[in-house]
Amino acid sequence: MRRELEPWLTGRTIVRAELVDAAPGPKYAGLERAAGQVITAVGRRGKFLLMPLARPHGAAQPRGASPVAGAAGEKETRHDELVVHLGMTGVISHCQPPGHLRVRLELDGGPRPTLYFRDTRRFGRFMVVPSGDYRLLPTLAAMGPEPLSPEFTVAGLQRALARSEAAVKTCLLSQRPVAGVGNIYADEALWHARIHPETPADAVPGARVAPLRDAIRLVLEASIAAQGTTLNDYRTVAGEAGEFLEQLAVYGHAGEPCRRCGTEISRIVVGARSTHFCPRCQRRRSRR
DNA sequence: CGAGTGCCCTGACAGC
DNA sequence: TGCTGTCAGGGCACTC
Repeated sequence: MRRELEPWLTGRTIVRAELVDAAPGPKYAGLERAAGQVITAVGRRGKFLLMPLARPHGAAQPRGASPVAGAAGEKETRHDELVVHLGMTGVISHCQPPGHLRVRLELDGGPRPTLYFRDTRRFGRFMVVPSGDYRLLPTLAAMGPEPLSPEFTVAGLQRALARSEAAVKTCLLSQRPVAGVGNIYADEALWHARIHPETPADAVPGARVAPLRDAIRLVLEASIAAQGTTLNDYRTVAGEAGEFLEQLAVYGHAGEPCRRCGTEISRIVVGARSTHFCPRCQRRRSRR
């Protein structure tokens, strides 16, 4: 999604930012500050889209956004950042959705002049915060390394797992060991790495950490290549369904044979999330 | 502080 | 037909 948004939004000025069919609140904090600002880049951390904003040169600063003193005592402009999380059902598009529209951004002249944020179940966020100030977003503030970056190391993953007594799957979903792993991809990665999802994180054998790191990368890379996983709602910016569903080995396949060993895939609940695994390939382990 | 639970919200679907 | 109940899961507030 970031890759689709980048060429569309980079350099565009937000002329108007409107909340539609949604009450102002923490999920839309600071949205009123977006108008008049330029989107200078489209970045991402885990599942959060991060778009740095800037006031056009020479533009008047609105009240409450005056320059603040920097660390060196010099005057320094405090930039804002647009933070978007799709939650479960969030969709960004350039065509008006049939319903559940929450945010409309009008952009300056050019193709595709309107960005629509649709979010049926209202779990998504669309907010403007001072750049890097993630006090309203504790998960983002404590986010682990990007899974496809060199910073995602076996040693680092091992340290993060060793700090938690929770189930390894719950630990992965916290976003602290690594960014961007959601419920579907946690199940898939643990199946590839042959780790039972309820294994206490600090009891994952050292020899299985490298396979887990590699499996997380494999699953996320493959899903990105397939434009994501569409169960019901997810759509790319162009409105296409993601194709990774077809490649899922365990998620949504309870009762079907494991494609590695033929054993029936189990479905259990871990940390209030539906969890799918092969009881033969992924043996339960306890803390030693 | 960390682990565990429940909440938010709506649509799809099963069961009666 | 229409009602009720359950499930789905992002993050986060709350309790212990």
